[in-house]
Amino acid sequence: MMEGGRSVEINQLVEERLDVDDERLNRVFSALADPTRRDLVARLATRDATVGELAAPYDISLQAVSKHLKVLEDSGLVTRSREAQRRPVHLEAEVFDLMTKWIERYRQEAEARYRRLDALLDELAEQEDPAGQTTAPPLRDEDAS
Amino acid sequence: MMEGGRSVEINQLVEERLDVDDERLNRVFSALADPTRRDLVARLATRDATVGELAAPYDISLQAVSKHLKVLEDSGLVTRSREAQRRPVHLEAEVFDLMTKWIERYRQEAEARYRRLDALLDELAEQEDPAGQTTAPPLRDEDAS
DNA sequence: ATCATTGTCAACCGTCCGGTTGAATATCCT
DNA sequence: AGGATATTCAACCGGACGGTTGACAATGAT
Repeated sequence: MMEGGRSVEINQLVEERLDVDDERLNRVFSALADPTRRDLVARLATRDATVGELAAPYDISLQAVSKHLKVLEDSGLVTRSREAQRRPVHLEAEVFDLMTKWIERYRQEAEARYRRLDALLDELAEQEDPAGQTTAPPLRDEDAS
Repeated sequence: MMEGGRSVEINQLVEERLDVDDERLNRVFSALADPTRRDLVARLATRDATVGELAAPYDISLQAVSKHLKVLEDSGLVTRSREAQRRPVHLEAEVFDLMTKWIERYRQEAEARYRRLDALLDELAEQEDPAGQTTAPPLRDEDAS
């Protein structure tokens, strides 16, 4: 099917793009897996801040916070400008979309499945138990919850 | 302010609840930080499956997949029933909500901030530069972007 | 009873991760 | 030039993580 060479190229491109997204998802999810980094993001949502300001509330070293910010930056959740010696940190809201899209996709698939299952069960109940009597159900052992 | 003892209790309860959510977020985010586990979730979105079925496509050991499923189970993303020797795995879509709620909260805060900034810039541009001439802006050094 | 099937448990290994401390860099101030 | 401020770089440490292999447990089939 199709002319070969071209479709291979396309497949490579598609795979590459998926890998890129995969890598970004790896980084974003694992960036937010740390409570300190989630707190940094939360605080950056209301205003930009310098490393020193961000580090103040925590009782870990400033260097540790700097590392956390590096992780957030590599994940794309945050960017840094330059202002004298300071390097103000800025939250990039767009990256959230990558995650929410991934999450929503599979959540919706799963929910659609549950709705189908519910519909099926309703249908069975109606056609085999229309009055509500307790007849032996036509289920094998393995189907019990 | 307030009667003391009671508010301390309440604060403890609130803190505890936040800690619990925090712990769950840690687990859910780090569960999804691994590409194999994300793939497992993706496949479970369409149908339940056994460990063996789930492990087949990957070239890692069955035990490794079993471990991955344990992580997903501990995060609450997945539950397991029992069916003879098999232990079918089932995706629990509700847990996604915890993540999406967290994400959406800060994304929206950040976006609201950008909108306010845009509005402010528009306002400044209008009142100080109505015809388009380039006057010196009333900004101190630190306010430069 | 025995055997096959399905999955988990346990111990081990190399790598990554979050933290530390100490030195280096960059910029401002005087 | 010299010092103060803000941040990063580099080396190190202990613990968690993803993977392996080998033994064990539970259930179904003969």
